[in-house]
Amino acid sequence: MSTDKNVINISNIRIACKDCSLFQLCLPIGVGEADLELLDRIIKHRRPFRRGEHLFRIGDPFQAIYAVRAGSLKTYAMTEDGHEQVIGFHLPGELVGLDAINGECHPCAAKALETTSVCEIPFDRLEELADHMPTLQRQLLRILSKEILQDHNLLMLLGKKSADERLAAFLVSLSARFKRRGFSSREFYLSMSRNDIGNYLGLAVETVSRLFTRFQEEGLVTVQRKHILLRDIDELSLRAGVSGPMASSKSVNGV
Amino acid sequence: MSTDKNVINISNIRIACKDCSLFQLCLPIGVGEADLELLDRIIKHRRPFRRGEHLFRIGDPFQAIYAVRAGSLKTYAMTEDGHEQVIGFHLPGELVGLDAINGECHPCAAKALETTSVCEIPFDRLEELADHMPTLQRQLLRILSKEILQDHNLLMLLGKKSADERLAAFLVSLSARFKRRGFSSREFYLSMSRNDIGNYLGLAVETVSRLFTRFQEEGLVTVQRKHILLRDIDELSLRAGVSGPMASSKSVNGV
DNA sequence: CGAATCCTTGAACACCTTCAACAGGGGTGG
DNA sequence: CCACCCCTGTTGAAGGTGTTCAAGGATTCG
Repeated sequence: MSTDKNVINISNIRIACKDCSLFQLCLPIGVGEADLELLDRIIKHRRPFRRGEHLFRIGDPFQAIYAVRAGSLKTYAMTEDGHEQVIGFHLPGELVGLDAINGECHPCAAKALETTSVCEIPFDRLEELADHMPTLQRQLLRILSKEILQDHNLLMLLGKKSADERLAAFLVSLSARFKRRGFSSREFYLSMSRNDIGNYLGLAVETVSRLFTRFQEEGLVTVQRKHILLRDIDELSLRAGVSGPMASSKSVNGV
Repeated sequence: MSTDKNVINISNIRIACKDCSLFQLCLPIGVGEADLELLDRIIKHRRPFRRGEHLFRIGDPFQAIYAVRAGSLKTYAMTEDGHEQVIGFHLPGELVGLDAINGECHPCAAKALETTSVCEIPFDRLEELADHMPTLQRQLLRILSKEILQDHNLLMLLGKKSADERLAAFLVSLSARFKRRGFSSREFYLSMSRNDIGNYLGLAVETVSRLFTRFQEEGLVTVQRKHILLRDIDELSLRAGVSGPMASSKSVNGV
């Protein structure tokens, strides 16, 4: 009932990068079709991962980065005492594995949250390609830089914001990302568990649950298990930013 | 008493990268001297920044990345409500401004914590250079990747750790970084204020202060204002990792 | 020396966590 | 198809950790 190769072969259908609806999200190098052609040639399409399967685990040798094509996944690291720390959630068009470029092994694991298909981009091939393609080179740097920027935003979230603000920011962020991908920004499914959300936001599961309930009571959202409807995105955005007792004067060293 | 050009010109002395004690820390491209020579040619040495001066501010146009040569600085962003969020502290041999590569402007500011001299590396020149130097290209990617990795570690710290663990981790991290640079790993000066530390670690100033006191009472450190002596690095490392009530079972979804 | 800033210490409070119990799916096997 | 179980998610009450508010000391610099 679950032999690997036979069940779903649809995924092996070759989809060229230039035909991919996400091509401007993952590695939008110069508009040149020739470049895309070359890039396309090194990309491997693998069968979809089922919920719970790993793309790679912590310590796996680093060989490729991955672009999510459909579905979603989470990346997580381990604390010294063996507990998970969710680093991020990845939607279609986003790259995974960038934190491994520096080393030999993956410092974090990537696990499918639902049935998920990805493009595998062997990194040595990508580097070779980039050697002769300055635009790709520069694009890569920009992508990594963007990742750093996103991490900094998350740092601000974890460092300063209250529980409400964190969940609001999380929902607003997801909303914006879905929108960019052509999905609804008001209505979507959370593929991750409450546990994962809490872990990611630095909150207890119970807190997340209570917040969802409260947000619903306040008319901000409608939650039905994993189904989310944002009823007041503006108010959510507001909450994600200001308010709360944490918004005090810290390190205001002035000009 | 503070005209710019006249007071300290020592800093304008040309120090070639190959003679710099930090060259293996900041951009250690292939061992080739020729490469270093080329790199060296595009680097600008500017007069040292005094405590409180900015290398760049939020929103400044992005033109260069910087390598700290001596001294130290902090980078910080602004939350929506106008408060500072310290992103990181930067010691000699570390690069600053990498999160701006993706955009036109600096998303965070960099401010000297003490008298600090840096190498300014114009980014367009660096990219041009990299176009014809694959090793430099790859090195850049690795450096950015490493930055991402460090941010992920910080995320784990802010997401999961108690106040004790945070401060312990902070001290141990500083210790290791000083060691790499040839300074003492047991004894050093904190160039940043308690305020900055608290801000960085997501704690109130008062908490940081209390923790320093407690660590001292427990014989882990000796603190005298900004002067730090680590008396028991092993125990500190231990605290940085495990212990505390936060070390509970979260998101243990198993294999 | 005085002002300003940074650091420290104390006490009360608030937020979130922890512990505990229960409800609601979703799957399996009878 | 229903019963059962397991897991995820929810809700309640108590407790703790860190914050906030407040005041006093230390240090720096004009």
